[in-house]
Amino acid sequence: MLLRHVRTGRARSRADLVALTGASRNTVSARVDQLISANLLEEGGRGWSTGGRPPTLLRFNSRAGCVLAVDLGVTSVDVAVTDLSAQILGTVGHPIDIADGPAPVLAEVDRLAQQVLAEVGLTPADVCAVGVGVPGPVEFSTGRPSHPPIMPGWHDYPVPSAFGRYDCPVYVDNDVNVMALGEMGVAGSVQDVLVVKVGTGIGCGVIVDGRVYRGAQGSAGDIGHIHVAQPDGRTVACRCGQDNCLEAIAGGGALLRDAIAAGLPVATVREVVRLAAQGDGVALGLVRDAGRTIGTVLASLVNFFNPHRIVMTGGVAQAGVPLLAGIREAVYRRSMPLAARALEITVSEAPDLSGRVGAALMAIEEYLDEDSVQALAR
Amino acid sequence: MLLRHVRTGRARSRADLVALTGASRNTVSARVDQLISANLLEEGGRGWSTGGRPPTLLRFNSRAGCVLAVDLGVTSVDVAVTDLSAQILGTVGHPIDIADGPAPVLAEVDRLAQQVLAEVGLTPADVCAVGVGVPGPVEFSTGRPSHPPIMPGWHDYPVPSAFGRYDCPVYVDNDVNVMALGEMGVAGSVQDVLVVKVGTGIGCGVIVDGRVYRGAQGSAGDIGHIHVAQPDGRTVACRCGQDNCLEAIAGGGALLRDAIAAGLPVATVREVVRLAAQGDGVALGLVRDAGRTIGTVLASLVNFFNPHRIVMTGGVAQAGVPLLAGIREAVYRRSMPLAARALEITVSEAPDLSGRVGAALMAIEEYLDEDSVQALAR
DNA sequence: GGACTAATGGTCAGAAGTGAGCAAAAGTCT
DNA sequence: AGACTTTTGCTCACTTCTGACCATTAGTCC
Repeated sequence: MLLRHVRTGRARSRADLVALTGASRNTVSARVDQLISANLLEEGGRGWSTGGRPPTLLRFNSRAGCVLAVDLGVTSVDVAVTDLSAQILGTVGHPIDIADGPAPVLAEVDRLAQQVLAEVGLTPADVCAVGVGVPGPVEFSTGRPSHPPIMPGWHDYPVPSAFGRYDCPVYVDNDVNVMALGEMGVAGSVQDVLVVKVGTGIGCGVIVDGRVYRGAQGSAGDIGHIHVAQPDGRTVACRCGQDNCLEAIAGGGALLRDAIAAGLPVATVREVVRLAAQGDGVALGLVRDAGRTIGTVLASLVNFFNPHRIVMTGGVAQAGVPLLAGIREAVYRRSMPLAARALEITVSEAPDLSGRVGAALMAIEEYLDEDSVQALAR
Repeated sequence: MLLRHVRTGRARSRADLVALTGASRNTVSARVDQLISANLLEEGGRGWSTGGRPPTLLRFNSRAGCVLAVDLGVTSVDVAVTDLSAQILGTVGHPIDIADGPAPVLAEVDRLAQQVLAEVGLTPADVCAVGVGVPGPVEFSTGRPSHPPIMPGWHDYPVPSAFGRYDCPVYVDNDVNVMALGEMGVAGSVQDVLVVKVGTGIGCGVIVDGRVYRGAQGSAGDIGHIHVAQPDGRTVACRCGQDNCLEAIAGGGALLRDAIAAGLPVATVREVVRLAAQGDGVALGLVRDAGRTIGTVLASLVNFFNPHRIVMTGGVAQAGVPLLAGIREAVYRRSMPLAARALEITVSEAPDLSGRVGAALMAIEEYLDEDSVQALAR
């Protein structure tokens, strides 16, 4: 509990901790000593005086261990080793096909993990926790995917079992939830945030009060299949079987399809995004249109959810400004002024990293809440 | 804390409390004794044995005090006195015009409150807390309305000051949030619920984990002005200045307007609802259409929020089955099966009471969390 | 009736946190 | 240099909660 305050930067000294927790100086002092002797905290010199004795600064010892972060995508997987502040020490990626099923894919993950660990000079015994993001719904408590539509063969597969090599807890969650944690950053602010991932599909991580909101069946944030009316009455079929789903109109797949139809020389979404970034008029128009469509949906969600912030991430979000422009245009036009006025809409600063960082953060947070660590500090 | 478990029915004996709180028998026993001597709990005979000595049942003593519940509407106000289980002991209503401003309206409320108190044989000194629901946004911590669109003259008025006669805390909140509490019931389940009020306007109370969710600016649940595409391309102006807001198309005002346009002999929404209840074909059609329109919006919210339950309330909700039919049709057609399958959509059992019950519950919950009561139990 | 079981009460030593008080350290301000 | 302030460490009496143990009560099961 004290650890959390220091890690998130809310407290930098014992005195801060006393003020924050309301506990007595006595208790705080004792606990801090325990944490220091358990090597989870360090003293870090003196701070700036405010008229009296300057505080002894406390620092979270992020070198006290490392975690394995796995960002499993549909066509590729990224594995990273980070310290306990989610700083990436080493990382490696590899193309895969998620449809090959859990056994071969996770064997590849295992190989990559050993490779990265070796690169940064660590051994499996140094790993304190493993965090995995997968592109589909997951029963968080068991780490088993639950009827994932784009991960055939993965239903109910015990993903944690693939990390038996590491004698530590393994946490598995939906990639969008994981990314949402990554976008929150280690700052751990207690805000209500939407993290919208626009990749091939469209998903949304929902943060209520700084924590992931999952809903009744754990499917909250599934905005990719919200029905969108087309102004021209056009009907677009979605892979889910319905018509006019958001992601069928404004997702990465749709963007690529429309780009090809418009005669652009592209074969992947990434190329469309690159063209837009280079200022190609047609690509810009397509991206902006996608932004507008996404914006109409987000406008409704802003009215309903009244978030502090919306962060865009995923491959298409790398298009940046033109996408944002379309989204902002639609949101500010159609949301209630009270909710829209203070709303920040931004693009992730490192959309390609947030999966790994988020997986690491999830692992770190859960690990540090573990009873075993609590006991270590005694 | 123990009180909450007993009140919500999660614990019925000391043994239950030990299991629920994880505290030692010793501690629980002492605390329970304190609560009994503070008259907040009662022993209530023996329970059903499960092989050994049967438990001594504990009951929350709902007669330990009473609360004042005020449901302030646009055209009427209802005042009730309830016990600490939100059971209504006496109630009275009166037509008002909220636009008359706070002073005359609250004077009337004060008069009504004294009248009800006298009827049930209680005095102002017996009142432990006051709960007020108002039809507009409220800064909860101060009890002041915040730029309410349909309460001219109420902005920043300190509503609690009108209850100086009662030497107790006064809690003021948006009527939809209050109703949402009422619909949750005293059961206090930790679920994610949407309570949708369809009256003249349309609003939505959002319950996350059994508690009211308010969002960044406190305007969460403001779904009345979500933009809805009209299939025929028609444009309907809303009082908010935008076009095609949900409540401009499917709210009570819209329903009345359309009913008159269709030639029905009605002058109020209530009459349209009554006609529909009597089986009038045209009225039924209008209500069902409104349900469908509301359903399309709720379908999006179901995908996003994945609630356990949706409860419909407010004047139009009294139409019951035809409204529900329209909503269910749209929701089940357009929401993801995983989220929709387990979703319950119901109509409030007593839409006209939930405002008062909710206001009472809000007052009770906040009051029992007060430090003064905690101290009383010492 | 007798064995067993579950719920409760009471006692007591020990662990943990609280609050107050005192002292020392290391700055700022005059 | 001396007064003052803030941070930290340490002690000590006091309170609260815990866990263990034993006893009592009031049921069920055989």
